Amino acid sequence: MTTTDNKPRTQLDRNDWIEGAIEVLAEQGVAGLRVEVLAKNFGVTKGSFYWHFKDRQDLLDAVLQFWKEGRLRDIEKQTTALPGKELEQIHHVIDVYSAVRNRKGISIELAVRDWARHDAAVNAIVEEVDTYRLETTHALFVKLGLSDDEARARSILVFAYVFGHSLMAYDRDNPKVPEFKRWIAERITGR
Amino acid sequence: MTTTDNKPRTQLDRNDWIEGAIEVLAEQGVAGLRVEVLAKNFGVTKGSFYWHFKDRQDLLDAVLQFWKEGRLRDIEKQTTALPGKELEQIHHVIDVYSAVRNRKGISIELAVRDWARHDAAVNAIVEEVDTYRLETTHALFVKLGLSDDEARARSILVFAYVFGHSLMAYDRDNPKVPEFKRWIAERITGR
DNA sequence: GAATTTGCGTACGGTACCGTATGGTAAAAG
DNA sequence: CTTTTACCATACGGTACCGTACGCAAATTC
Repeated sequence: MTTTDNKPRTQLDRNDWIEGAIEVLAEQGVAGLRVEVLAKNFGVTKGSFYWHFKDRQDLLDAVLQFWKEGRLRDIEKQTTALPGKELEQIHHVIDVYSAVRNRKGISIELAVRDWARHDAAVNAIVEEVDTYRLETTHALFVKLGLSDDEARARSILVFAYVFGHSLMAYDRDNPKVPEFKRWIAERITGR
Repeated sequence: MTTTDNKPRTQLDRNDWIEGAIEVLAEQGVAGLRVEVLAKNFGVTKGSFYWHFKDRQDLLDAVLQFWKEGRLRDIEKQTTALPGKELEQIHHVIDVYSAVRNRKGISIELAVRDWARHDAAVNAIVEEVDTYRLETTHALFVKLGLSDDEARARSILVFAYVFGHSLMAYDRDNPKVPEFKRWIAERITGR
């Protein structure tokens, strides 16, 4: 629901706006991030918005920053493996990113990436995040005994696959899909 | 350049508009497909546009149809292998979709997919195209002697990888990237 | 409890669009 | 040569935004 939330009518701060913006970002992409629309979602006018933000770009910057920091924290969490559990951890990463749950997370990921295609500054941030993703996953593969190059190639494959998978439109309700996903994950991580 | 093309001043027909629209689609996504902007690109006014199209949606439908038919033709071309050359053909497919040339084709692909995320009708078309892609690639893998299930899983991996790869932001100028790509292609197609 | 400060509403001007109505012009048909 | 018809320009009303100016009330400070 993007309708007016009738919360206890508290004051809004910068963070509330950012989080509200991320909701819209997930559902509609950057193009849907309109000042007056967001205000309506909160049940206020844009007078409020321009108190907390200089202009629309100020919000976009904040959203991007918020996204980046959240991602970096999350990546660290998802890729920190107990010694000896590196393989399981990689499978966990693949699973999280291609899961049907976590629809919202995937939506945000795709929305930001599309945003990045039309904005160099956004692209730079995405590049930072992707680089970090590749590095941490690379480290896991290395701990599993793979060469530096092979670990690097596999890391690229991991994320290209998971992002690409959420981009494809095919029959996801096919009962064999989970089996295919398991096969693919094995193919990516196995010897 | 999206500036005014000073062509010999011929008349425009529906197809010209569609092709012009696809140019803009590649560069800016659906959001950039504005009637008055397209008209300016052609050096005419929207009076011309509304002669050839009922409204903006009419153009969008036409663009989508055009894209779909072009894709179906192209997929057939790219996946029709000479007997015994199936493996090479699959490598060719992977290569084409993840190539640095063909930037425009990839841009269109991503733009349409983002469009599909916000429009069910578009998503249905993309699903048709993707299904066809999966089927033809599946057939190639089967001819190589793989089981039905494995051929299906690998086909999904092929396209998830290529689309995902063009979605990632990492150092593409790294001299080892071609080597990584070759490794990955081998991993996807190899035994 | 008067004076600020904080947070938001209201009202406005400006831009970038969409779609329509209507008129003009050059090419094709008669 | 006249008359369509195809194609485009002009002009307009309407919508959805952005950003600013200013007013006003509640909360905070003095």
